[in-house]
Formats: sequence, structure tokens, C-alpha cells
Amino acid sequence: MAKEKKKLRLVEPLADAETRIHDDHHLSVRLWLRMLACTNRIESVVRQNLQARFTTTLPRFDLMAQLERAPQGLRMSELSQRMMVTGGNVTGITDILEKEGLVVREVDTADRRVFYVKLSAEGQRQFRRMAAEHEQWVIELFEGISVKHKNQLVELLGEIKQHVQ
Amino acid sequence: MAKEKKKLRLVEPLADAETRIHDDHHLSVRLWLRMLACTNRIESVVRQNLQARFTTTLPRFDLMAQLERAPQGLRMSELSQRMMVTGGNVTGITDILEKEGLVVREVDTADRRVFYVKLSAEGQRQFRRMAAEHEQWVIELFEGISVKHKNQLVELLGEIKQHVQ
DNA sequence: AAATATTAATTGACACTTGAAGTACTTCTC
DNA sequence: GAGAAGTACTTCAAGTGTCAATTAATATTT
Repeated sequence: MAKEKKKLRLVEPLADAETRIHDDHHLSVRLWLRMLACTNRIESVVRQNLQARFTTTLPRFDLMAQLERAPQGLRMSELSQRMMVTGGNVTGITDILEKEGLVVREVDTADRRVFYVKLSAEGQRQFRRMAAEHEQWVIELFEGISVKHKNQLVELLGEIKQHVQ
Repeated sequence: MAKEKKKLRLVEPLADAETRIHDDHHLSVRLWLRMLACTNRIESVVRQNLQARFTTTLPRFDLMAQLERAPQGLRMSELSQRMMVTGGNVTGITDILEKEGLVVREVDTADRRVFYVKLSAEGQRQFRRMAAEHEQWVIELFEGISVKHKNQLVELLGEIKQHVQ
């Protein structure tokens, strides 16, 4: 840490500033790589579980999760915003789920450009089963991390989220 | 926080345990969603910048970053491990980078199944330029977050990383 | 009312990713 | 040293994702 305390007065402040900046840069990149590693790992576990247990995928689960919270249905464009993906992507995923009978497209009589996408009865049943297990997987992944640390993380990541958005 | 302190002795411990468990479950899912949101956002910025500034992509950048740290070259299988993606994926990305003249495949005379992938001279120049900017993007994204908080995050995420791996 | 602009969703081209199957080569074992 | 097992890489199909272009419907402007 403090390895070179004695230096010429004249250069010390600059040297320290540089060191601090350098460390900070390093720190930011380090933080980013660590976030990425954690997220990728967890995502990978969730994906594998979804595939193994329900022969489905994360984007499909995500779309259904959005619909579950909106029983009145959502437009394609609303899904696109909420899932933070492009419209073309939503079209594709909805096509698959519709083919599987888990969601339905309903036309809007007032505006014929619009579709309202809803969970079918089967889709609702299916989603509830998946959501319950999904929660369990996440809990197990974080098992052993103290509530205090989890709360700290939620707090700090909240700051990051605010900041980068 | 402490909203219902007075209760019948008999049921209190159970109720508290249930509440604690419930909150913890909620907390874990919340933490996971927040991690995901942060990571996705930052990744998206980096992707856009790579595309806009260098007409390239994150996987390509990632592969080149691995090679930069290994001047002697890496096998396809080593790249696969380090990048934590499948072998088929590495083949595809390497194909593109080779076509662009940024990496080369060199045969191993001792084991003819093996390729050693290296950065070309052009690839080295290109990567250095990209890396410098990439670091800057990350720093800017985290600008305004205190060093203390960054350190806390690195620490806590380290615990998560250990735990989920 | 006709021309223009905007909006909702789809389509097509390309890139990335996985998992499974295939090819070529090396090593192990009897 | 020949057959079996294992390793290194590629190929292929299916899904996910972006962007740009297109189609169809609605809104606005003149």
C-alpha cells in the first residue's frame, strides 16, 4: 500500500494523483468484469434449469413474466420496451409462444395495427409452475450469502443502476 | 422495520421466521434482477460503442483481449474455456477475425489437431486502440460512484462469485 | 378529401450462441 | 501394432438478438 513514502516534495502530489487515478481506472474495469462474471454464471444456471425442467428459454420466460403482471394484455411495442429488446425480437418470441399455445394475440378493434398479447389459460398454469421453481433456483444460488450482504448489494447496485441508466 | 413487536409469545417465533424467509426470498430475486439490469445496461453501452467506433462486437473484442494477454497464442479449446463459451462459438468468431486479418491460425507441428490462434500485427494495433477506449467507457460509466462504494461492490461481488461458481 | 407524416408490427439480413453430430488426429491398451 | 477410447476442432440446426426496410393502419396538414 504505502511503499514509497519518501519522495521529492515537488513530484509527490502529481505521482499520488496519477496513482490514485490509475487505481481507480483499474478498479472500475475490475468491478465491471466481476459484475459480468457473476451475472453470466447465474444466467447460465437459470437457462439450463429452464431448458432441463420446462424445455423453454429465458427470453420466453421473460416475456411470459411480463404478461403475468399485465392480465389485460400488452401490445407488442409495450413488451419490446419492458423487455428492453427490439420489436422484431418480440415478434419472433411471441410467434413461438403462440405456436406452443401459451400466449394469444388479440386484435384491437379500435386500432387495427395493434395486437394485445395475453397469456392463455395453459400459459398461466405453465408460468406459475415455472415462476415457483425459478424463485427457488435464485434463492439457492444466493444461499449462504447473509441478508446483510444481500441488502448492501441491492443498495449499491441501485446506485449503479440509477447512475448508468 | 419493527412494526409489530407485541404478539403472543407462542406464535411470534414462527411468524418471524416465516417473515424473514419470505423477505429473504424476495430479496434474492430482487438482487438478481438488479444485477441483471445493471449488467445489461453497461453491456449494451459497450456493444454500441464497439459497433460505432470500430465496427466490431463484444465477442470479437473479448477474443482479441484473451489473445493480447497470451502473445504465444492460444488453442481454440483454451479460448473456449477462458471465454466461457462453446467450441463451436470460438470457431465462428475466429473465422470472422481471421477473414478480417486480425488473427491468424497457426498449426502445431507436434499435434496436428491443434491450432494456435494469435493476434496479427494489425490485430495488435487495432486491439490497443480499442482497449484504450473501452477502458475509458467503463470509467465514464462508473464516474460519480465513490471509490469506497466501488470497493465494497468488488468485495461483495467477489463473495457472490466464489459462491455461485 | 388528398397528400403527408407517424405509428405498430413484421420481415430479412447478419451476428452470436448452444448443443449435438461429425471428422481428423492422438493416445491408450491389450 | 491394431482396435478402442479420447481429444481438437468444425459443422449444422435452432433460438436469440440487432438493425434497416417494408407493410398496413391511423393522424395530421393543407
